[in-house]
Amino acid sequence: MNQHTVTIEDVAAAAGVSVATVSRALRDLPNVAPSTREKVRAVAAELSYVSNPSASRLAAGRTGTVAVVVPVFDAWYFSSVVAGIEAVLKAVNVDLLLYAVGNEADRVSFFAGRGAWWQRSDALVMVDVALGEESAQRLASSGARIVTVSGETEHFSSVSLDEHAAAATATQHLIDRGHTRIGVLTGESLSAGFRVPLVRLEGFRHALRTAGLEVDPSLECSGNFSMEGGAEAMAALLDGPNPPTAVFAMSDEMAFGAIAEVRSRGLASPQDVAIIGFDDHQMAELMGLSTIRQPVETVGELAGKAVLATIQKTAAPISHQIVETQLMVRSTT
Amino acid sequence: MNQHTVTIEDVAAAAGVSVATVSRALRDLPNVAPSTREKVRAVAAELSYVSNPSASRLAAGRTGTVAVVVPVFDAWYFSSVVAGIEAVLKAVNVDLLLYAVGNEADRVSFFAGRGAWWQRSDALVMVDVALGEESAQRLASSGARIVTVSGETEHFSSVSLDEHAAAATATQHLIDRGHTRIGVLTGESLSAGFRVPLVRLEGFRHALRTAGLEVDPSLECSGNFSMEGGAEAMAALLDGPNPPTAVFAMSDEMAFGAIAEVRSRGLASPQDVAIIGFDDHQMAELMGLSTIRQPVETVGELAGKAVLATIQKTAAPISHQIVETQLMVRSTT
DNA sequence: TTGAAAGCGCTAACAA
DNA sequence: TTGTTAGCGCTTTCAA
Repeated sequence: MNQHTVTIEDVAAAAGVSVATVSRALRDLPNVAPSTREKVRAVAAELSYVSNPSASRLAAGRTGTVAVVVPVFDAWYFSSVVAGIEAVLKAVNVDLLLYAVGNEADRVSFFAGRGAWWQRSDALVMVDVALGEESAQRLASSGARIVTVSGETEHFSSVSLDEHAAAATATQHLIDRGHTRIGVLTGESLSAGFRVPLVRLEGFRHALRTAGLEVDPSLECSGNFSMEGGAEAMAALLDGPNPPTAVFAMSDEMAFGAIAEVRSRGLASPQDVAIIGFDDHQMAELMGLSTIRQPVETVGELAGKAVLATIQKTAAPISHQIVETQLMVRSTT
Repeated sequence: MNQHTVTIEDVAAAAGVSVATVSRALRDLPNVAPSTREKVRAVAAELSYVSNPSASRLAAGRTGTVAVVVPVFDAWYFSSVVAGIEAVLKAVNVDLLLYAVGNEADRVSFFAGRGAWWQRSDALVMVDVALGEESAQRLASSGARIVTVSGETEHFSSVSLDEHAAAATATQHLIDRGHTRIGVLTGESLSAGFRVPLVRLEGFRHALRTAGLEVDPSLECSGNFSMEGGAEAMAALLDGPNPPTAVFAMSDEMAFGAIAEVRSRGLASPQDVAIIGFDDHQMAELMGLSTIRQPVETVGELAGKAVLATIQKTAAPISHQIVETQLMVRSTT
């Protein structure tokens, strides 16, 4: 990618104007005579001029780029959210830098110092990545522009859902179906320190207590948010001394694993074990899985708009948006 | 993200050396006295110095960034490949810019001029995005560094699989099971002009002919590479005058849709209709779907390494890597 | 081994 | 409305 590159000076010379005028004309800034703007545009097109982003970033102090950090990328939820963000960024020609911080080492090095995205992007969207209070404070006071998805802090705008209520709704649905021994497939967070699984667990327990049911720790089993983990956790629950008649899986993928495990034992849902998931994964409908729908594309879209607000306005107010979830009753309950 | 930023000059001053020395010391270049290097490192750490990427890019003419373009990323295959690429780039601290060119307009504007990634990245990975011969030639001669996944050209390194053979293998498997009326769920490419679906179709037909079976266009139906499309295409086939007893779906997601359609009619696989997919999607095993496994993470990894080669070496030779596919026989056949 | 200095290509005062 | 010019922060010859 070398070749002789045509610069703003070449355009200026060819158009018979100064580089400043070329810069203004091409960026649609005011105070350029229409005829001049036209001529500059024509010459630029003729020469296939493309402004050098590194130079303009250095001079302007802006990158026109947003960084997005996720725990992993090859999971339905995350790639969907990123897709939503990308769509809104593309519309305003902002680039998207992607970082995955799957393990603790990645996470630490990503946030070390001012953060790996520092100066490479104007702002950061953190999707389901934990941000401790101290770090949040430090970043906020160092002027970082951040939007968090599912991880509200007082320092930055956020997009999230009412995890507690959603988990309670799922659990209540099982209770409404007459179940009294209800298990839960939990998971350590994909991102250390991330609280969502805990909040969902609290919502689950809360619903049980509210219904006068006992909270039995032996009915809580980690499925690690994966299909395999869900199958194993389901197996553990079914092999227990007093197996549940219904199970709430904190993710659809775990629920899929659970369904597979149930079927492999010649049992059926909901007859032998009712199952409800969380997400409304692309395949949930096909599997007939009852679940809590969360509008992933909307989450991405709102996060994208929020992050644009942080870089476009001066001092955009911090906003905390809550998206609605919806109980989807299908055939597994 | 303003605040006063510490620059290389601050470090130089504090360490009592020149900026050139700081630059060398921090980038591990030779010809720096060990003691000097140590001191510079210490001072830089003390000051929390981070070099400004825009400035270094401008000066060095390299971006340390790779762009990846996919048709969409909220699809299992693409997010998996991107994850594979990301992993190898992260290991060498190269940033990843992500672009989706889902529709023709995006595609055109992305490739207009020297391409949107021009000067924002050192090289580009194109995953399942069509690149016409003329464009390829133009880009190659303009010095673009590109790696294609599933879209071999003579101009750039590529990673792909033998689509023709893989499709034939899937079809042959159905033939081996004794089927003689075999349908296929095809799809327009997600990326206009992309030939993979056509090549798979040819492989399918080739297998039929080789087995002495007739090629019946009425048994070829587009499912658009989506679950819904797969279900609809399957319905169309089953409602035809002479329905197939087996079906090859060009993607697992279409196969899932087909399975759902079959089940919804009270039919079963493989008894009433055998189904084989293509991908070995995360959920294929759970669904008991026979399929052609393609090693997505490996594809991403190879593509990542290939693209690094294009920017690290001077004149890395063009390589065309073929990854192996594998027939996974499960319960739908 | 180290430093001086000339850019890299652009933006944004400020002047005209 | 347009031009002049001083940087933006770094890399990289070339000299010392």
